[in-house]
Amino acid sequence: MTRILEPEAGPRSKRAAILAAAVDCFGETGFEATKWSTVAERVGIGQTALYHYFESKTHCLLTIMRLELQRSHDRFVEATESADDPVEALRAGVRAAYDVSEHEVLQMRILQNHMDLLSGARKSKREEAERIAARQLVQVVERDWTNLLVRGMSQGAFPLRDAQLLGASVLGLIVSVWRWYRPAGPTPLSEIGELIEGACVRMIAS
Amino acid sequence: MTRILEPEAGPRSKRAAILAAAVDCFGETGFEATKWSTVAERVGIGQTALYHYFESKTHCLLTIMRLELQRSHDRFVEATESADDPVEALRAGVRAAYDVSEHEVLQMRILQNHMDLLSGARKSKREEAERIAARQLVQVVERDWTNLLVRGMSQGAFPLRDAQLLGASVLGLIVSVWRWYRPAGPTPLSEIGELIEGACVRMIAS
DNA sequence: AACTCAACCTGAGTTCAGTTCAAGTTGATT
DNA sequence: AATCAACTTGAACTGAACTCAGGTTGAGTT
Repeated sequence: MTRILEPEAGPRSKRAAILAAAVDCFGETGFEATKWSTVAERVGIGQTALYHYFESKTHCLLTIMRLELQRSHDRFVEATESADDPVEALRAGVRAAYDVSEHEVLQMRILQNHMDLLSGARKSKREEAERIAARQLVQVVERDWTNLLVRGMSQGAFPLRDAQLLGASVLGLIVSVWRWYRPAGPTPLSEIGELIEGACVRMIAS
Repeated sequence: MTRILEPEAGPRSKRAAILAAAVDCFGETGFEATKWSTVAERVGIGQTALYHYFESKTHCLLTIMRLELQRSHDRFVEATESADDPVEALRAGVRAAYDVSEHEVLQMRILQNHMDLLSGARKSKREEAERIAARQLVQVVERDWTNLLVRGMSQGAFPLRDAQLLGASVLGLIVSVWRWYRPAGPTPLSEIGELIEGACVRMIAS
């Protein structure tokens, strides 16, 4: 449960720039399809310089995933802590999930497209550390939703059901959007968010 | 919309065996993590023999995905055509989605974990053909659900909502299970199916 | 039985993205 | 100006996907 502390950025550090460029590349072209060297180019450094900041291409990916999971969790907590009516908390949680920048959309896409990486062990130390941290954050986020449901059920606002299973389902419903949503697409994110919000409320509170 | 015709299997053909072995490997170890040569070993042929049947490792993956999409569609049609009450049709569609063998669970997992492959064009001909076919089948499956909802709405069994968006959401909810479900896990698939079935009905019919 | 042809298979070699290494350069700190 | 950690690099290495040129198998034909 120990939060990985980010390497404190020296003033010359390109770490943040690499992460940003990698999110753009991985999110638009796909992780496998983008060459690691392309990321280097976009940042304006040689390929080998990447290895000063990340042990491997995968290590960078896992870092992006972990950061996005942390962000999702933080946003959820921030959005739901003030509401004490369970239905309002539920609505707030869903709205928070879709209150994101375009860059964050890419991060969610990357996260969802590579969840399977979190199941199998990694060979190198730092990769494995990121994987474990990310896997724990997945559980934290799942618990966020389960707890919300448990509270609502015990208060009588939601009918009693398997909160764990239902929590995983709502979460699955919410994040499934990132597989197909494109900012350039026909449906604005706000509209999607509203439909999903309603769907979640009916699914849980009725 | 032209259904790819499977290469008619000569009596010596190992194509089916390769597909079966690949599903096991890709489903359990993950596509990236399994070596193409391991699949060959498991079938009992040399690595190069694989290229007699598939143009590339990715071509094999795309084929598995297309076959699974076709199967999902067929099962949906078979399960829903007889029911004329919209709610019953909806329930039947969901139940059909979870009425699967362990091997089919792996195929669903592979399909879900590599949906992103269907967005970007492929370099080689046969890969691209499989990709296009798979992408069309995705749309067919989405239309299956949209049509079910449209029928229910026009009959007054479901409240009027954006059927396309809601269809994509139900589908997203249903398939999200394959990301985390493991046959060895604590929850039997039947229980999951029942919970999701109820959730879908509430989401759509109330 | 020998012949044919397509289907099927193989060992040796090529490619290419990811990665390692040994040797730099830079610039803030003392 | 000397130091030292942070940072960068070109050249070489690795390993898994893939290609190639040729070899084997066996059902059907003569």
